[in-house]
Amino acid sequence: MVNKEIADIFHAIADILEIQGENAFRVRAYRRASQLLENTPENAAELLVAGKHLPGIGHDLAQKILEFSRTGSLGDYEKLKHAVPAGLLDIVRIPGVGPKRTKLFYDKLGIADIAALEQAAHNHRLRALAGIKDKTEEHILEGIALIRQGSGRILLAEADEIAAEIRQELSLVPGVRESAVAGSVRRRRETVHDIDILVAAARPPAVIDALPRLRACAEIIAQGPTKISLRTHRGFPVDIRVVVPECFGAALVYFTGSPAHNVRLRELAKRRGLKINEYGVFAEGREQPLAAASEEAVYQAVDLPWIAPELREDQGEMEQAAAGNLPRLITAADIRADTHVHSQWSDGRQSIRAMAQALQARGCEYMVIADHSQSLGIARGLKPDDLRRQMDEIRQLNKQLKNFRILCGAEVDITAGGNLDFEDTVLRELDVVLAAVHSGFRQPQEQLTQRIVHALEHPYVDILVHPTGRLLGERAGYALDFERILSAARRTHTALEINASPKRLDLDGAHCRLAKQAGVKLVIGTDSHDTAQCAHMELGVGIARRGGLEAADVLNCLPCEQFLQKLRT
DNA sequence: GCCGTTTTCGGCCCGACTGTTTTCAGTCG
Repeated sequence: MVNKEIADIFHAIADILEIQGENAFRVRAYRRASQLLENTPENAAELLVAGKHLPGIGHDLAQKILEFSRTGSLGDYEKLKHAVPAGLLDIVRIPGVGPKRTKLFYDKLGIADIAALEQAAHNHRLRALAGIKDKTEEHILEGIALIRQGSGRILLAEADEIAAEIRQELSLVPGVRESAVAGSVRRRRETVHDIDILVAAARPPAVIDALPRLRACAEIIAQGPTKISLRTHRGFPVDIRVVVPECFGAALVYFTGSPAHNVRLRELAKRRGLKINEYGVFAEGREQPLAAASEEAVYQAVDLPWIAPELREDQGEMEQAAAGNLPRLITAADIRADTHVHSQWSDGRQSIRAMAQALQARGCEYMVIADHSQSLGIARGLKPDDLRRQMDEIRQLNKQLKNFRILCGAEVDITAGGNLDFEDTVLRELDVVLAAVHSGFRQPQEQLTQRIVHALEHPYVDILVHPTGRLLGERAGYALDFERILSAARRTHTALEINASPKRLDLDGAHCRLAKQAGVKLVIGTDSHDTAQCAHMELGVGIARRGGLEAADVLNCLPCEQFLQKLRT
C-alpha cells in the first residue's frame, strides 16, 4: 500500500528532523501528514492528482507524495537518511529517551544504536553528561528492556476487560464519585497501547494515594497528586487521572483525545479568545470556567455539538460538526441480528439452540447460522448432506422458538482457484450465503482480488465475510485492490461484513467509510463460536461508529424479512 | 511545513510528572 509506505517515510523524516533539532512545527507537520496517510485508505497520490485537498498536506508534502508515487522513492528522504545513523531512530523510541537525549548521547559519546546505549548505561558512562544521573540511567535500561519484551499493542477486547476490573475496584475506593474509560479504548481503536481511566473525586490526592494498592497494579511508573501511571502484572501500562467532579467533562474530553482532535479543538478555542485545558473552557484572564462539568458543555462553548468519541480522530469530524452534518451513529440497540454464527455442526462449541437463546437474550430477533463448508477440513467443514440435515434441524427449531428466527446460511470457502466450495444446487437452498477466503493468502494482489471479485459476481453470494483477512498482531490483510472489491460489491449488490471477532475487526473503520461512500451495504457479524462471543457485537458496532455508519447503513438493523429482501436487491 | 472571519507572515494546544535542579528541560500524552 503506497500510503502506508509514504506514511512510514514521513514518520522517519519527522524523527530525523527532531533529532537534528529542527523546527518543532515542521516536525509536527510531517507527523500529522504521516498519521493522515495512515488513516486514508484511498491512494493519496491519486486523490491529489484529482485535485482533492488533504488537510495538513500543503504544496511541499503533496509534491513529495507525488514524487514517491511516481518514482518509488523520495530524494529528500534518501539524503536525510544518511545524515544520521539509522540506529538513532531506534534509540528515540525508547520510553524516556526523546530526541534531545538521543542527540546528546550521539554527539557526546558517539552512541549510535540501542546496544551501545545499553552498554554505556551499564558502565555508568551516561551520568558524566549534564542533566543525567543514576536515576536516568536506570530508567533508560528499563526502557530498553520494555522495547525488547515487545511492548506491543493489546487487543481492544482485552483492554476492555482490564479496564472493567480496574473500574470495579475503583468504585470501592473511598472518595471516588465516578470513573470513566478514556483514551483510545473509549475511541474504540482496534488495538491500544495503554488504558486511560478518569476518576472524579472531591480530593484527588487522597484517591491517588490508594491506587498503588489496586490488584491490577504490579508497578508504579510515575505518581503525582492528580495522576498515576502504573503497569499491570502482564506489563500493560495504565494511566489514571483524578479530577474534581466539577471538571469531569473537560477532563474527559482532554483524556479521550485523540491528540490530533484535541489540538484542533484547542486551536478553534484559541481563535475565539478561549482556552481549553483539562479543567475547563476559559475566557482570557478569567479563573471561572465557561464550561467544565460535561463534555456537551465544553463542545458547546466553541459552538460545536457533542462529538462521539469514535469520531474524534481529526478525520473531518470537526468540519462535519461545525456544519451540523455529524452522522447519527449506529448503536448496539439498533442491531436486530447476528449475521455470522457457528455451531457444533462445524467448529463451534455449542448447539444451534444455545446460540439462538443467547442471542435472543441479548435482544436479537434472528441470526444466520454460518458453519464452514467442506473444504475447510480443519474446522470440520460441512458436506452437502450435513448441511441439509442441519437445515432440517433449523426448520424444527424455528417451529419451537418464539419471536426468533434462525436463517440457514453457510460460510462458504472461496477456493484458491476462485470457485465456491458448494454446487449451486446446494447454495440455492440456503437463506444466506457468506463467502470467505481461508486459503491462498499469499497469492499476488491481482489474483486474490480477481478471485474475490469472481465470488462476489456469483448470483447466490450475499455477504463477503472478513473481507481483508487480517489477524490483529499476527498477520496483515492479504494483498487486495479494495476499490475493485467495493465496486464489485456495489455492482453485484453483495454486502461486506464487519467481522466483530476481537482478533479480526475486519473491515476496519476506514474501510467502512469507503464502503459507505461507494454505496456498499454492510452487516456486522460476530463470527461467534460460543455463546460468550456473542458479546463481541459491541466491538463491531464500535468499528462501524468509527467509520461514521448509521443504522441505515447496516443491514442487520432491519427486521428479518426486510433484511432478506435487501440482501437480494 | 501548514495555514488564514485578527494574518500570505508569523503564528502554530496545554499541562503533568521526573530528575536534576534551585527554576527548568525533557518527555509524554
